[in-house]
Amino acid sequence: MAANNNNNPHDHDPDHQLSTALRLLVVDHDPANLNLIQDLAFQCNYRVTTCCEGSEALNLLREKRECFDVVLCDVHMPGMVDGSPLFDHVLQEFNIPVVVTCSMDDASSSSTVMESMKKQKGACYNLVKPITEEGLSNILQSVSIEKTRKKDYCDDVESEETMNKKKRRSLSIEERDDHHDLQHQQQQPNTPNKKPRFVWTNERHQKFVDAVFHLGIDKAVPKKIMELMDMPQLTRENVASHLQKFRIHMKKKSEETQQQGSIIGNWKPNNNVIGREANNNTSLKKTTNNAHQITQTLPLAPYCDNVISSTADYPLYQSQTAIPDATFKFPNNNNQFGGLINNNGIIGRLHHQNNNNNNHVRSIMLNLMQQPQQLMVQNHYHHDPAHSSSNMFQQSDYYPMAAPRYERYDEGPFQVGMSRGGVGCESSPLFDYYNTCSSTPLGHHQMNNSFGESGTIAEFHGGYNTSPAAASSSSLSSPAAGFFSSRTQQEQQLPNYPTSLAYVAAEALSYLSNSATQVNNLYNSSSSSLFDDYQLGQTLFQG
DNA sequence: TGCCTAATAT
DNA sequence: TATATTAGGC
Repeated sequence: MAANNNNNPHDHDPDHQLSTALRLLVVDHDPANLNLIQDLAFQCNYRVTTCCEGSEALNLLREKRECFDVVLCDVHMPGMVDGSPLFDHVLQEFNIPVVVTCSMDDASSSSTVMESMKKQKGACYNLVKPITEEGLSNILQSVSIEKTRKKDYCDDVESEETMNKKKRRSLSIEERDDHHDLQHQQQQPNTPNKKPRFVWTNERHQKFVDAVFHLGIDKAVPKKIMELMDMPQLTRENVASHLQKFRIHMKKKSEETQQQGSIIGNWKPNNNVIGREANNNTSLKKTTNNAHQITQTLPLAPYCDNVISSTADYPLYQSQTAIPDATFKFPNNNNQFGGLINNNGIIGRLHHQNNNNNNHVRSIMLNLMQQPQQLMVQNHYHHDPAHSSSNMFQQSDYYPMAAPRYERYDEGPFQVGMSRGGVGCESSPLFDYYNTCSSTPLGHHQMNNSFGESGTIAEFHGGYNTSPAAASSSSLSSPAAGFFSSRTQQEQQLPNYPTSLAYVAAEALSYLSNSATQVNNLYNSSSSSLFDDYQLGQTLFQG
């Protein structure tokens, strides 16, 4: 409920238009904050409307946009049910300056605001807490100056446009279509009842992508996507439009990949490891759109040129059929099993079909192990103790899964893994080994790369799930499976951190290649129908 | 008729 | 550039 003070925007005020005092809409959950800002603003002679919910603020703006000159809200203030920040919504939907407050020690929030300032068309100001009268006054003065400047400019443009319009009308009044004109009018900004433009936030886009892959690229059509996304405000037209853009993007990406040649080469472990200097051109850029990286070839250093990256962690893995076959095929090799290998799903499904056939599962696993080019790199690590029955990880060593999955390669923790099927802590054949390993903490095997950098093998899963259900539940704690190498926070602060990902990847490949051979040998020499977990662990880590 | 999608408009 | 709308066709 909006609390208006003195200057209720709903009231008709004859002096309203004449007044030069800025009209603030202040949004904060915390009544104490609201009071504080309100007091300060009054002292500076600003007019204030307060409200404590983001959605309410948006509604208010939609109804009474012309009653406000500036919106002031906290950086973390959510705007919609999807949790995306209010200030982002306001900037995208309304042509109104936004002052975003954030606390002094919250550097990441501050940079978020900076990012938005760059991205958005609207003016965005950053006000650091604690808010003082001086700080508020200074920033609002900037807003005021900018507003005046803009108004002058708009007046100029408007008068010019009016002239042109009159000119056009007088020239060809018959040619003009009334319907078109009406339509044009309806699309003017700030027209009451105008439907807000649908903004494809990252979260919405992720939902879209999930739905598309759930259906399969070829079978994904707007209506079905819309149904899967299950968002009340979403129309089929919204989806159709986005799908169109998405397809164009996908096509472009696949053409680029084709130009780069086959991503399945003859990778040889530790072949041709070259110096860091040669890696300067490595482009490990953060991308903002994850949808199209599904089968991306990373332009890495020559020794590591067959890395396939995946951004997918399959939020739909509750159902094994949720993961489309297409995702798992090598782009340049028709129908060959492989491709993206974050394949809890595919193993789960195969397993599901053959769950009494251990040999079948084992053969898939061995097949994967013998293909070291199927390395996957993914950077976000999700350790959720609630979903892990083992204590294999120490949470302090890892970042929480705070970074969105599309923020890749140059920030956040990363993992390098080779998938060997749907695996998890609980079902790993190596689990027993870890449990008895006293000299090396569980899941923390140190290794150095060729440049003396220390990395940590977070876990080594050689196992497979014992049931499709395990594939889904364990993937919460182990989305990629296989072999992980993770870096600590300190390590990430090393110079050239982004490129060191490539080194870790190369190391991991080398390691895995050897491991695969050993596992193979072990299997061939074993009379047991299953791997001897303990023995395998010893072979790999003590050998 | 409903829906898809390329083209076009905003 | 991103999103909305239109229009032709299945």
